[in-house]
Amino acid sequence: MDGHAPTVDAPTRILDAAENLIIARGVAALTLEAAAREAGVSKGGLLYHFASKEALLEALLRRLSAFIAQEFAACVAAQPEGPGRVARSMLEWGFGEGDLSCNERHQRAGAVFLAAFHHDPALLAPMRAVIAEMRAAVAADGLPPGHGAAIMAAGDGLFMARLFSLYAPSSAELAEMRAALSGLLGARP
Amino acid sequence: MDGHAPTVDAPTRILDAAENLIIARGVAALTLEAAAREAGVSKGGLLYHFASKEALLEALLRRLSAFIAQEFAACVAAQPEGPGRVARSMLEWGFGEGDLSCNERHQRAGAVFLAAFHHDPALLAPMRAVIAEMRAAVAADGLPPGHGAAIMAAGDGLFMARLFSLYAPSSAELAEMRAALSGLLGARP
DNA sequence: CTTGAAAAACCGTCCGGACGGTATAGTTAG
DNA sequence: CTAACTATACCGTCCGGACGGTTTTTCAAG
Repeated sequence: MDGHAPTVDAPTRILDAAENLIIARGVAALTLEAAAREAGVSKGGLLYHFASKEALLEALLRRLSAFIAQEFAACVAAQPEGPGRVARSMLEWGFGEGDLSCNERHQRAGAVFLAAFHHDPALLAPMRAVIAEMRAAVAADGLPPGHGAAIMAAGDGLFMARLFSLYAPSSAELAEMRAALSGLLGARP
Repeated sequence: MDGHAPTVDAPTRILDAAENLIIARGVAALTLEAAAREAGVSKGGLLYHFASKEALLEALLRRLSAFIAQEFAACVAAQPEGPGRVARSMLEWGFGEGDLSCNERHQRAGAVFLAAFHHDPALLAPMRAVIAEMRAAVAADGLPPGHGAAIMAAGDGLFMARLFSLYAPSSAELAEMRAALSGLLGARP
């Protein structure tokens, strides 16, 4: 019904373009003009959808945090019930062999995250909310206190290492870390 | 003997001022003019010592990574010898009750880190080198493979959480996490 | 010592360029 | 007629950096 219609609507294309730009050329490269060009839209067109750079970043972060929350929920749902369910899913999520699409998602998440923080740290609010939910879930996971939080922190650390290209553990190393942390899943509170 | 002499030399004052600026008002607030003003120096004076913004950031990062390396070495030296020495010192370092000066140091480290990354990710090279050394030390620590790396990652995650103000674990929670991770120190390879 | 000239340390101003944002006039599809 | 744009021009601001000049320090010769 729309053979000539764009595959996605303009706002989405603009958000995608902004992410791509940050990934490819860094946070500083995200300008309104560049994002518009990358999205195949005029600058005026971009500003029609996002009234300011801040609005663009807000939208970017809203989309990201919604996606993360949903992905995490799905990952938890895929784990068997019982104590440590949430912590197990975090291990899966952060230390999984990582199909490439997952890695790419991490990269996109990092890109948006950094860009938002650079413009105004307050923009991270939605992400903070999602993380607070995760922390609550992990605290009510039926593990001894601290065990889940430690696993979550390790996943965060790995995320940061990737975000800033600090180091890249081999998949063997990843598996070892994961096995080590699995040792924290056994005990009861 | 120096009632009118500066307490520290100008380059150091400028580096300190730059850090303070980032901490107080964010990475975007680090401009040559602002740093010069904060350091009580003219812009020209700043450029005399640091020929470009990049040179300033390089110096900041050089100083930071040297400091981190030294602080970490001291922390390791303070731990009893034996397997897991390095991992134990990382626990101490990242999860310690944190005298305030330590927290302030973390904050400064994060500030410099972010500013450098924002300007050019390649500037993180000295920090990457320090981290690579830490990883090597932790790999030769006499623990089962992965255990030390997991502890290190958890410390990194905590660092990131503080860096972006994602969450602030209470000191009780911190102690619990530390206790949990201590469980990874027991086994032999 | 004194001197005086070079070197180091520093000042203040200016410029080119980029960016965010606004404005405006025109176009196309429904 | 309206929503959804395009194309272009423009403004105010700010930043990095270059530059020329000025003060302070150093140091060897007299």
